[in-house]
Amino acid sequence: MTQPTRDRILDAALRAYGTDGFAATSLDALADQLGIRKQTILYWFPSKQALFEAVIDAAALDLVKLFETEASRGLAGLDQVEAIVGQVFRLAVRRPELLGLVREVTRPGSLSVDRLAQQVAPAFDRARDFLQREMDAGRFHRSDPTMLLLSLYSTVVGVATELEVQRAMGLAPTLRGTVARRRELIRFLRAALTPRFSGDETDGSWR
Amino acid sequence: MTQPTRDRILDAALRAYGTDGFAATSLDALADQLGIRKQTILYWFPSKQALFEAVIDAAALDLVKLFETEASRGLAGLDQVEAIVGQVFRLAVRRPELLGLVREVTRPGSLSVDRLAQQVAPAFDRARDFLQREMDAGRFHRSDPTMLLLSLYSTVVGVATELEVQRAMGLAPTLRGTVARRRELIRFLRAALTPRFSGDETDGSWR
DNA sequence: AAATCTCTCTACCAATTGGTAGACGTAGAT
DNA sequence: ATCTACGTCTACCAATTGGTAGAGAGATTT
Repeated sequence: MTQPTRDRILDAALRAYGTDGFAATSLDALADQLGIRKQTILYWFPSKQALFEAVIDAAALDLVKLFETEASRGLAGLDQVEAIVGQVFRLAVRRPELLGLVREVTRPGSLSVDRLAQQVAPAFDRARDFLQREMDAGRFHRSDPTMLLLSLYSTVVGVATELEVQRAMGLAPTLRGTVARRRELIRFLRAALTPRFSGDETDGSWR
Repeated sequence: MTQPTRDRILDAALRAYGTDGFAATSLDALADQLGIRKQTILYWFPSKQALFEAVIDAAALDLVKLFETEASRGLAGLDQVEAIVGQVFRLAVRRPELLGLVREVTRPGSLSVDRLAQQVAPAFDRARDFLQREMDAGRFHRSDPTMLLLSLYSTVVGVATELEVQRAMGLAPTLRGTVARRRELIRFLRAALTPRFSGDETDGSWR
C-alpha cells in the first residue's frame, strides 16, 4: 500500500485496458480488483473516459521516456536499431499491457489516437531523422524514411506483441522462444536495411 | 433485401466487431443498424458469443479462400510475395473490417483465437512450405521459415491496417498514399528477402 | 474547539446489457 | 379447413453499466 490510490488505479487501468480493452473493462471490475469502491475511482477521475485519457498520458510518458534514454546513447546504424528492438522486446515481456494499450488506442475508429500520437510525435520525428542520417551516411538502404519507419514499426511491434498469432503458428511463448524471435527479427531487419553495394541499388527518388 | 436475414446479420456483425470491437457492439445497436429487433438476431444465433463465433468462421472462410486462389496461381519468389501483398492491401481497402476482426480476435487474452487459428493453420503451413522451397532454391535469404513468416505477417498486416499510426506519422490515407505505401513495402520486403550473393550470407542453421 | 479539507464510503438511479417467453402472421402440408 | 413450421415481433426481466448525492472518518488549519 505504499503506492498512493491514484497511481494504483492508473496502474490497474493500464493493465486492464491494455489487455481486455477499454469497452470490456467496467469501473466496477477495476474497483473490485483493487479492493476499493467504484466511487473512489470516480473521485480521482471524473469519468471513465477521463481515466482512459489519463492512462494514455501515463503510457505515452513511459514510452517517450524509454526511447528518449535509448536515443541519448547516440548509437549508430544497426546498433541503434538492435538496441531499440531490444527495448521493445523487454517491454513486451515486462509490460505487455503497455504495447497492448498502444494497439487498443490505434484501433481504427478510436477517438483517443490523437492524444497518444501528439505526445509520441517528437519521438517519431527523431526516429525519422535518424533513418535519414543513416541513409545519407550510406549505412542504410535508401528509401522513403517515413514509410520505412512505418514498416519497421509494424514489424517490430507486431513480432513483439502478436503472441496469439505466434501461438497459432506453433511458436511457444517461452523465454527461449522470445530470445530466438528477437534474434531472428534483427536478422530480418539487417537484411532489409543494409545497402546492397557500397552505393545504392535503388535511385532513392520518391514518386 | 435480396440477402437473407442471417447473412445480413453476419455482415453487419463482422463490420461492427471488426471496427468497434466485440465488447463495444451491443446486440441492440446491431439490430437498430439493420432495422430489425434484437430478438431476431437471437433467433438466428442463440447468443452474442455464438454470433461472434459465426462471424469468425465466415471471416476465416473468406481469408482462406482468398489465399487459396492466390496460391493456386503457383507464382514463385518475389512475384508470389508481391501478389499476396497486393491481395492484403486490396483487402485493407475494400474490406478493412475483415483485417480489423483478425486483430480483434488475435488480441492477447482473447478466447476465440483458436477458432480462427485452426481454420487458417493450413494456409500458414502452405506459406511456410513456400518460404522453405524458395530458400532451398536460393531465391530467398535463408533463415527460419516460421519466424520469417511471422515477421512478414506482422509487417504486411501492420502496414496495411495501422491506418491511425500512419495518420499520426503524417501519411494521408488517400488512394495515392496507399499505392505508395504498398510499393514501398514491397521494396522493403525485397530487400529483406533477397539473398546477398549467389549463396547465403548466414549459415542457415537454427539455434 | 470549531471549522475545513481530504478521502473513501453507502445509498441510489436511469439507462443499457444479454437473454427468456410467448404472441402473431404467413406459408406450405395434410 | 386445419395443422405445423418458420420468422419476426412485443413484452418483460435480472444484472450490469457509468454516474450523482451526500454521509462519515480522520487529519490539518484556524
